[in-house]
Amino acid sequence: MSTATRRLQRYLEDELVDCRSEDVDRRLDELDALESVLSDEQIGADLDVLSALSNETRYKLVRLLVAAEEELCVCELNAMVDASESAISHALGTLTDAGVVIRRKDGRWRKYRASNVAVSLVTLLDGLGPSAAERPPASSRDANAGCGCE
Amino acid sequence: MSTATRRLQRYLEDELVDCRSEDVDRRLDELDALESVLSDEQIGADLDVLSALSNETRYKLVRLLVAAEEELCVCELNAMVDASESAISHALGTLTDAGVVIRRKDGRWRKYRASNVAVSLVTLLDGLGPSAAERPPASSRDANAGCGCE
DNA sequence: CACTTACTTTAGAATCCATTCAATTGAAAC
DNA sequence: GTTTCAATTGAATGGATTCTAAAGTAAGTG
Repeated sequence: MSTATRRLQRYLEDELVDCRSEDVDRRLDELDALESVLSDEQIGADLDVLSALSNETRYKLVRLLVAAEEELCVCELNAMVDASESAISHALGTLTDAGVVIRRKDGRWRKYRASNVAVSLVTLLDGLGPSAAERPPASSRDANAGCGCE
Repeated sequence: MSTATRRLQRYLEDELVDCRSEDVDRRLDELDALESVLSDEQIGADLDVLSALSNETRYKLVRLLVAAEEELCVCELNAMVDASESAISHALGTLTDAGVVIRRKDGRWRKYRASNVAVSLVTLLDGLGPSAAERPPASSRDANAGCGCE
């Protein structure tokens, strides 16, 4: 048994105030169920998007494309974002791979527009604004809840 | 005049099919207005959140806390995420700094819960699911639009 | 055809970041 | 007080990222 598991066991025995060992087992089952939200596919897909957005150059490009509500060509983006032509091209490539941005060829120009994913995320982040962090705790499972002993 | 600006000038002259030079000027003003969505504050704050989420260990922790809908102690998280105690602690620190997660001391245990920001973002990402990327182009500003010449 | 333009790609240097290991803090039990 | 335990912290290292410079590609022009 690993250190981590032993510690968890002790924690649960303490928190659940040793009513019955079934309570500990039930909680362990709950945690096991929780763990199933970590599907590799979902995590991987989300991380692709989040990683693509978590860079100044790339996030600026995305914000511009979302705000524009239309296609923009690389040269227009270049004029607004302070980075080299090459860096912007790299950034747009990464964003395209992640599905955050959509590329189209138009003669000798390439045009980019924001995907739904980009629009949703930027809109949400704008909406959160400052002071969105706090919220009262869920406070479920106070020690002893639903336990007739003691 | 920079290379980028010259290129943009050429692009606009071409795209707007040289009606009048006012059209080019107007478009340059539009782009200038667009650029204002790049406020350093907003970008910085958003990047803090996005960077905090763009790592497997951290994103897994956040997903667990959001799914749990309650506080979890470090030892519980440790049991579900495959990373060392120290790595998880570092991760939770980063998430706390970014306001994605909220920390509370409780005796010798520390409990963490998801902030609103975390709940919103994870919910959104879940909702996007697969195949949310595409959408028809805005197709505004086709060459020649509203311009009597040609 | 050669030449320019618009953008991309490659290669490599520089920088950043995630983890590990060791030490430490703070709380509780003894 | 000392010991134990949960978790954090700091330094260091190895592996990713991100940028620049230069070469390359594809489209349009003379």
